[in-house]
Amino acid sequence: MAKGDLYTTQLQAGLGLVSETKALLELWSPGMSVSQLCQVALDSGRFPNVTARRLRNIVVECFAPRYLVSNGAPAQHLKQVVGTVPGSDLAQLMLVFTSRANPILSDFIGSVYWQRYAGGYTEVSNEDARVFIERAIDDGKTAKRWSESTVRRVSAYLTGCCADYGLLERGLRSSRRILPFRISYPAAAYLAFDLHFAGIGDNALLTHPDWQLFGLAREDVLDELKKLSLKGHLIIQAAGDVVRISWKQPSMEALCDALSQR
DNA sequence: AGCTTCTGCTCTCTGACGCC
DNA sequence: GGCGTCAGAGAGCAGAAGCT
Repeated sequence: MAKGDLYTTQLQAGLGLVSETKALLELWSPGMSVSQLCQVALDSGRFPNVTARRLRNIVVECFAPRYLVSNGAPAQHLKQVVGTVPGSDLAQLMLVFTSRANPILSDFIGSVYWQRYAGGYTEVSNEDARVFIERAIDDGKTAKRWSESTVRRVSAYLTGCCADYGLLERGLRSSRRILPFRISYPAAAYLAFDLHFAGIGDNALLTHPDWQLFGLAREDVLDELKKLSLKGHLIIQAAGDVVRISWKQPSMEALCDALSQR
């Protein structure tokens, strides 16, 4: 297994951090390094309730791995829409990037959350998460076996993170109610074009793992793409198993521009 | 019942550790 | 010796239990 696919405990440095991420997006500008962002954030006075050490922790361990990868492309795109796209839609985009940075989260959502959802359960518990982690450790998905306390804590972080992004009910709970969760128009558009510009072919795109975050199988993705075609972002031709798409936005920047127009 | 104390849980923060 | 990862300490919170 590639090293990058290993599960880490990085979520412990911060869960959804939705409001903090919004603030950092506003402070960040393209080309800014991680340490520069730390300094700017500290000087901004917008984080009065955290220590400098903690703030650096948030920036280095959470914000950077999620949004400053690929030369800061995620941050740049989110910054473009942060003022106009509603908060819950923005959270879905944050979920995408947080999951990419933390494979343990995407696997958990794909294999536990949506299974429970499909099975008609109403709650996901920390115990469910713990079982998932124990199995992952047995399967060698961590660099080494985690201590019992780490397993317990990361279990809670997984469900807590889901709560921050609107998949589960918020609040202090060892078992959280499943909330209705549907991919939003901006998130669907973003993900489709993001995968396209990453070089994924039209047919492979329909079954890309990223869609599993939203519980979407191939046919569901096709439906979402059809909705996007109604908005004029693309033209889709589906004949049997073969799909061909004409992408109408020339770049992610153009798409984000369109998304922020509304 | 209403109030207080206790208990357990979550999450933040920071020091330690090991690797390069 | 700098960096990334891990885990323990402790604050904060909410619900349970106990008391009057």
